[in-house]
Amino acid sequence: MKVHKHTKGCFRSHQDSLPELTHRLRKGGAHRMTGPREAVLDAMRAADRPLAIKEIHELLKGTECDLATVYRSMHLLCKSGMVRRVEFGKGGRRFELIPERQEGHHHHLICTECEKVVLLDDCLLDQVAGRIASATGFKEITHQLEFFGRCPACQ
Amino acid sequence: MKVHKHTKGCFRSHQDSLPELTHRLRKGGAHRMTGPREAVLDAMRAADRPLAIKEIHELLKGTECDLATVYRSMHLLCKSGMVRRVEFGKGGRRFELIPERQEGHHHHLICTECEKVVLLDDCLLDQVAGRIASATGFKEITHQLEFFGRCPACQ
DNA sequence: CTCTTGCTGCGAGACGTTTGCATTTTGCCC
DNA sequence: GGGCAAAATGCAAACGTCTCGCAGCAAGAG
Repeated sequence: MKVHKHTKGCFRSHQDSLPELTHRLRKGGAHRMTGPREAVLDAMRAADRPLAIKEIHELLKGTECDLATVYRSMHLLCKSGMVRRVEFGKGGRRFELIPERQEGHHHHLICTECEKVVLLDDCLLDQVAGRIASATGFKEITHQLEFFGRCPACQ
Repeated sequence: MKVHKHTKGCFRSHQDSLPELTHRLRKGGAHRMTGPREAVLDAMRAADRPLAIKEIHELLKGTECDLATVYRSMHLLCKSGMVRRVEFGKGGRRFELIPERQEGHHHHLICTECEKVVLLDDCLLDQVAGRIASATGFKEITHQLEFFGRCPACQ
């Protein structure tokens, strides 16, 4: 079982530049790179874990970006495939940036006390999904998986 | 990959009787079996899939059970280990009855169009959880996993 | 049957999220 | 560089979901 010990380095590694991000955004339709959207993307790039909408809004307090705009930006970024929505149980919905040309995805292990997040390496379930597809006739199978537990510091 | 083709039969198989359920409820503390709680349990026993709070409340329209009471009942039943909360993505939170002396748990495959639910057989991830525990030092590891896709009828 | 304790209904209200609308901004074309 | 149409923003109002306080009611122990 391989896990990432240095969470920060891992999340910060996808340093897509602003022009790159703008390009990705435009690909999806007539969308513009605006001040608020850039600020939202910056916040996510700087973060070392998936962020909640409220957290992003607070990080943007300096720029006075409206909460509704953060919601609208996240919807757009999700639809454009630049951001992934993660269900964090008690911690609610979080969002994380998807690096350009990332293949596969990972899951998280979340402390039920302090919400510390540990990244788990690439998903082990894609083959399972294939088998489910042939057994049930379902298509386009995706999944949502997170682990929860008590981290060493909280035990 | 083994799946349950006949969802109804599967969910209905845990016909714990009312006295049994009452006993399970009492075990957890000074809790009483009341009309509304019985109605909630009946609704879940009759259902062929996990239900949302709102659905349960609507099923109970005849008995005029208050929405707040449904919420309170579900909290209690979860805390007593009689009910499991399942995150259904877009479909929100759902709840399903846990049969007496059930070992292990299962996951669901949910159609993203019509919300049809297929039960998947017992969880394959418990060993994975053990490996995560020793790799990270986390304890009491649980997980939340659901699959989504397009069912044959919706393709 | 009575009494205690827990439960319910009701209303208020706390969050999280979405929407309509008037105004501002962006990116494009000239 | 300036002007234009389309898109994005801020603000406020409205939702949906879920929680809480409180007064009255009911379950179940003695």
